[in-house]
Amino acid sequence: MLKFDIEKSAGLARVGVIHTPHGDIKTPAFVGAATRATVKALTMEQMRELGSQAILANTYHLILAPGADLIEAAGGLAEFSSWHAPTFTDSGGFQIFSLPDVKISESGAKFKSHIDGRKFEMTPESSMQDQWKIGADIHMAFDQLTKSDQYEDMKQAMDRTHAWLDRCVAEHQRLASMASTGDGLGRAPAEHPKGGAAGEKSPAGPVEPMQYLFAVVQGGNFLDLRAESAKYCASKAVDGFGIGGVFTAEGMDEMLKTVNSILPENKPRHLLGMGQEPLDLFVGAEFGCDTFDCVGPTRMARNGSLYTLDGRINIKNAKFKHDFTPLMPECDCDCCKKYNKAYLHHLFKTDEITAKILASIHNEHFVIQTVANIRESLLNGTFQDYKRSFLARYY
RNA sequence: GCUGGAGUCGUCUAGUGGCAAUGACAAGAGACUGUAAAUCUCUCGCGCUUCGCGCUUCGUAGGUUCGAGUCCUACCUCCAGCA
Repeated sequence: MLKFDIEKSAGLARVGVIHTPHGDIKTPAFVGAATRATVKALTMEQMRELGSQAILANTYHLILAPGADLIEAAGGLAEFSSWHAPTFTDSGGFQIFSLPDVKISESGAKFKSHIDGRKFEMTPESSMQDQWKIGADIHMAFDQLTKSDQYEDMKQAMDRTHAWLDRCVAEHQRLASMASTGDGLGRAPAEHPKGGAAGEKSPAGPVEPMQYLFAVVQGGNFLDLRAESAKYCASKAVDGFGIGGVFTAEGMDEMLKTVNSILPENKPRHLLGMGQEPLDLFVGAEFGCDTFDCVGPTRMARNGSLYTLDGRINIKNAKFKHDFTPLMPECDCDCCKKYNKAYLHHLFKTDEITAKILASIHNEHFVIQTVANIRESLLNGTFQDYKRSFLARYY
């Protein structure tokens, strides 16, 4: 069982520590989206420097390239990517559901690679197997999403997700027992790195040969479905929960209240894909989510949309051409400490790679630090004040 | 000086009788939430009451034509070849 200690809680919000085989995650925490085993435009070293505790990679992308077998041969995601710290993988459900030619049936999903048209089938079992090969600390159950906002469609996707969850749990347990005897997938005990601070190669040693499974709660914006899904997931032998299918912050607070009041307190909860808007992070943490991941901060960084305490700015705008002040004076990331807006503007206008690198450093630092600040404010009881002042200034 | 070719939005470019006129770049702005995203969208002659209307445009000045960036004449500029 994944160890999760709660240091303090207030209402649904809590401050805790997730103990993974690759180290601890102090929660609430923002997890960097490293879809293809890299956070776009950033090195793992830069991710460490800007305070990232964990990354989340994607099973769909990794089975297309370089392949789960190759990552297994490399010693797992952490070794392969040189991220010697906690890792998550998403199941691939989200990507597959968004492909144009996907056939979903009870058994799984058939789809073609968007890269070369190769045909694939992903099932709950194959997703579990691939995730074990990739070897992240925390795996997501293979779930089905729907873009529809119709109740019946949502219920159907939820029911299928639940049916798949049973198969994910069974396959996960089978793989776990094989791994514990040393003849299965995943890292054998002796080569499984332990603990270790981020940035240093972890000392080898006997550790629990374990990878952990999170169930994914579905149900869209229908509170009764969310409640049903939360109850179903809570009843399963899983180590934590992903909360999926959230596309806007609107109504998220009510949904999270419903879901997180039902989910067991002693297991971590990951809010899948949310965190582009600072509001998401405050609401998520306030209503009981422990970890977040989102592609928004780095994607927007690459497109020139940068966070400041006064809201997002588009650094490509002409008004920054002669602006020699730092992007965000209060920020202590490398981008803000060493460079000014006119320079960033110039790098973007001339399409230099460094533009995307510096912008990604800043945006990723901004969300990671915001969540870290939320953690601090929860610990010292100033969360509501912090939330109020932050949001008033930002929006 | 002669002969041939060329002058179109900031730049390059399409256009050979019905065009405010193609495409690219540049410029201006917007979007982005479990990443097919180093992406995508919009504006880009001027002015309005902007699903439309008016005005002014394709080196300059004339001409032919219902209608000219497109045809004709002259001139200006540039390029190539010949003197």
